[in-house]
Amino acid sequence: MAESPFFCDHGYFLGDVLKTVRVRFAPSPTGFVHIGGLRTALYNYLFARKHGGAFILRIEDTDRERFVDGATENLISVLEWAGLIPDEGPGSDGAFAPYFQSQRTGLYQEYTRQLLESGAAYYAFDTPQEIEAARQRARQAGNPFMKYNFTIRHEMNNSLNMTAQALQQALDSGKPHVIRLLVPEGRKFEVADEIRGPVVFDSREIDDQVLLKSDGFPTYHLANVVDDHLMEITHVIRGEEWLSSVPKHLLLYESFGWTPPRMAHLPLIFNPDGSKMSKRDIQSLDELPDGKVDPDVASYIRKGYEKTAIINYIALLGWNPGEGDDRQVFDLDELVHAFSLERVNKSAAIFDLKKLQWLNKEHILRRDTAALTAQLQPALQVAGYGEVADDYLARVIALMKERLYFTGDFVKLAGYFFADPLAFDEGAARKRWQADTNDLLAQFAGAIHRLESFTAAAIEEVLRQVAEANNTSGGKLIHPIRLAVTGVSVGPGLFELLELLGKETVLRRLKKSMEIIAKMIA
RNA sequence: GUCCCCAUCGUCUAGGGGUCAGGACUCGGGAUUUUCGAUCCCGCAGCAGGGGUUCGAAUCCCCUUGGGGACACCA
Repeated sequence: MAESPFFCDHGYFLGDVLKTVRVRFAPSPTGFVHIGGLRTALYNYLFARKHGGAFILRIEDTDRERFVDGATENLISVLEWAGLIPDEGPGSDGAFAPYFQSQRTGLYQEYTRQLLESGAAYYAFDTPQEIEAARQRARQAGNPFMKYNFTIRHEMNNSLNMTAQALQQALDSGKPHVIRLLVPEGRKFEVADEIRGPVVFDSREIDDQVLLKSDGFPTYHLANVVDDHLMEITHVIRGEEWLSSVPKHLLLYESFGWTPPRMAHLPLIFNPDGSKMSKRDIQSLDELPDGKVDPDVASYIRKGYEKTAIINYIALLGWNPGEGDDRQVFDLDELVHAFSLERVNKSAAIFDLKKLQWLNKEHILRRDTAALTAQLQPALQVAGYGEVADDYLARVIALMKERLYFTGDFVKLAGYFFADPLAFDEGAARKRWQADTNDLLAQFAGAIHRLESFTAAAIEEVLRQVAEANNTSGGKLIHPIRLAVTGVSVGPGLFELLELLGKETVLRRLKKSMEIIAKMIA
């Protein structure tokens, strides 16, 4: 096993060499960013920041058939939204550019040539039909998963079975072909995974992976190894779905004579029903099947989740600060400080929307009121409440903040701060507005009318006095007043609410409501 | 099927030989005689099973079971 690296503020020591940490997020641009992908990006980012290293975005767009227009732009905008700004990536220049694999094909071909020359790889001319036929034969022989490896490569149409002359001829005639990795029999490959510890693979379990496709583009396996080496990536942090292809990558590093980077394979994130989070689950619009959860980060952005809440939540899905640290709520900076790969869990996690929503609320609570004011001001305009003074809005927000699960709920929940209520909660009206209500409201209105300083404390005092004078409880007044003034039965503390609304508004609304109550009682 | 990974409350997890197995979300209850999806307090609920090792296992080892991943000219 490789010796454990020692980290310092500026990188880490491998042996006695100080290296700058360089990690990459390397998604294929499919047009949407998966929750799991965002977490992978986040862990890479946190690791880079923690160790003073570089966070690199590399676009793995070597599959021309899956090319999606605008996908890269979308990807970058999601990362920016989340605050995970790459230090290098599309648009950067310098020694490591370009960051689109589709623009690096020459490189892969050049390195493939090296493998060909050393005998680590070979040409294969099998047509898809021929491979399918071989697969059929294997199936009939009772082997449902054929491997193109030592078991059959000598029966196939490849350069291992051709004379030099025949090979040259085939190449000259432009016969379509791929380049395959020659996987030796009976080798063991071991990776010291940062999260899982040592994992050993037998080479007989892997196949002669295609490295270069017939269209001249590389496969993931080749491109990822070449680029990670050329870009001087020190730590490959990616999803567990890649763990089983590690031996192929290890063999490639070995064949090139390169030192492989350290590797960390992250646990997967699942639906509540234990299945893999899939884009297919949401394709039939809106309605999510039971037990499924939306994997598309863009959906959460659209629904108005706080970016810090999402980051916080997915960070906790597979990682925790441990060591008696019970914190649940983190912002990005706090995560950077607390994060370490050693504390990433091995087992898969289930995505729990309820906890995300709770965190969303916690993050709204922690947000700066001025920033929220700026954000919500336009929403009020859209909702038709017109111009609202910033300082008034800020006071409303301060009052409403702690009962907001989504900023998007604000207008719906706080409309009565900006316009007189037009409707009144019927159930609450039946319960709270009774025969003696108007009499109490009238007394209360009269009392606050005379109030010089309309403060919460003064209002409360007045209300208690009225209650006492009528030999009744505060609730007998509080509930009807809240309903009369706001139209609803829930909200912040009544006295603060009334103070903020102002005497004039409160009196106006009370008067109007008393008319309604009179009709209702009659 | 083969290889690989994983396994503590419903969920996220702490704990890595001796703990009343801790916290968070959810849920339930209570308090706040002012509501609430707010706040505070309380509670329900867990070491998958079986073998070892040991004076002693949630903790170490093995097996079983269960879950997951990979097995493409996709990443």
